[in-house]
Amino acid sequence: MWQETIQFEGPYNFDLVLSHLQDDPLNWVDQRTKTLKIPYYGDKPQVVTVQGVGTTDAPKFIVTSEGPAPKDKVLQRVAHILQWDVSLHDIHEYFLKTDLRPIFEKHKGTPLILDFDLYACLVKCIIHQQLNMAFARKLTERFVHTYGFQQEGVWFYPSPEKIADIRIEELRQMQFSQRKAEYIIGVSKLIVTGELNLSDLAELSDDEIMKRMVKIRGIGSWTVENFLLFGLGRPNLFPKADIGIQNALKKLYNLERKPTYDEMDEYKRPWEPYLSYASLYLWRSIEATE
DNA sequence: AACCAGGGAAGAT
DNA sequence: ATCTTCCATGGT
Repeated sequence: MWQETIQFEGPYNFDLVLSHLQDDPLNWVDQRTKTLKIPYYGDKPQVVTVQGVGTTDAPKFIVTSEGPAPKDKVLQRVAHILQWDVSLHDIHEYFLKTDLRPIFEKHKGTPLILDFDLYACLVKCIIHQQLNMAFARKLTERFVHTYGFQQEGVWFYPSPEKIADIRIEELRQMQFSQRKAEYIIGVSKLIVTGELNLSDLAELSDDEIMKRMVKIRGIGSWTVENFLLFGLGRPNLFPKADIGIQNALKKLYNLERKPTYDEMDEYKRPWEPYLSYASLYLWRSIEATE
């Protein structure tokens, strides 16, 4: 068992992080003690506990874990997942000079939170394709509860090996569509055979990853963009095809209809090279918590 | 009942 | 290359 204290420059609103993570029942969150338990997908699964003991302006965390994974490796991974390795201060200052100023002021200190695992991220993205959030979460929960496992009360997604072996009908019984069941099992099989290696892909550029992944059945540009954003934490993604982004822009600019791709290209230009954070805050701007 | 939802594949242009 | 059409499945 080891412990480490982490401190860095704010703003970083951990309460907002916890409250948002709480929306997904698969996450282990205790808002009262400001504690989050993160599944760490090493050679052996291991749980990492993160407790917030600071404030938004002076964020401070105690990280503890027990297991075979090297402490510095775990800390680096957790820091990346929770975006402790990004300066929200700089990003916030930047967006105060843009059209997104009101949204950034309202959600000040909101970091991007990455998915805890690349395969989990990809599966989740496929499940979420074209479904409303409520139902997509329900499907994801069924999937993880059925095929994943729990450790110290924390849910882990199953391995691709496990999913490569299940039958389409099993997923159909859980109300997955035929196509979606095929996609998820198919992608898992590609990973098992080594034709798709997510951690190797992580070494490549956004464009190169896009080029390779869209060739896979069930993975379109939206899914790759979300994988780059929430899986790899790449900084400059703007999923134009995303209905949430479109609705957020419609609301922000008081449009009668959803914006066209050309209009979206125009809007996003001043937000480079921080498009991922622009996307994140646009999504937040249309969430129910008003 | 009709339209929507944090799309994708396959076919048509 | 880019634009339709159809596909699925529950929510509102």
